[in-house]
Amino acid sequence: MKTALHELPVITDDGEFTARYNDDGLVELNFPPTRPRRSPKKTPPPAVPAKIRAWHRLTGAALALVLAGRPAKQLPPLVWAGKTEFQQAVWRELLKIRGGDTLSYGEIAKRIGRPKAVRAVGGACGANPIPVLVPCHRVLAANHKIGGFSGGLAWKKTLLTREGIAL
DNA sequence: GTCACCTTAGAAG
DNA sequence: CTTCTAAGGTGAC
Repeated sequence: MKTALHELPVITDDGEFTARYNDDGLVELNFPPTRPRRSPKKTPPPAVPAKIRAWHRLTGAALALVLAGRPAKQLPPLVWAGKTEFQQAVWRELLKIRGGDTLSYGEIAKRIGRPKAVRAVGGACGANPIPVLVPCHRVLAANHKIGGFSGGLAWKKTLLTREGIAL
């Protein structure tokens, strides 16, 4: 039986992120909209299961920590259903990165056994449904260039700076 | 099938 | 130094 997708706002000092959950955990996290939409503020949270509220609390705490440049204590279950093995391999590798560390796209490619799939790694990062918690921003280009970021380079720079990573 | 993409090492000018 | 090329995975068209 299909679970309704629950969409909940995550309030942070950097704006209102949007988290989506299904029955298995967190499936997606979005950056705050560039232009604050006149949101239907009075979204009557229709019976959000306690399970999901608990995950949401973890998400909020983890997000706040990471945005402050600190490692998250605990993450909610991350759901990557529908994604390819390759992408999941990349994201699993990203989750291993310790605070303050960075990797290059090439480095990740080697670690997942596809040393030449450098650009594919970039593609996988861009397809990452859960930015920040899955630290795609800690991936720099080979010569310490910042590289790109589909969610907006400004975020990447900000996050890196807060973690004390210089370019 | 073709193209563009969060890349990169290497070769040529 | 700069510019150009080729190569890998994936999704959009």
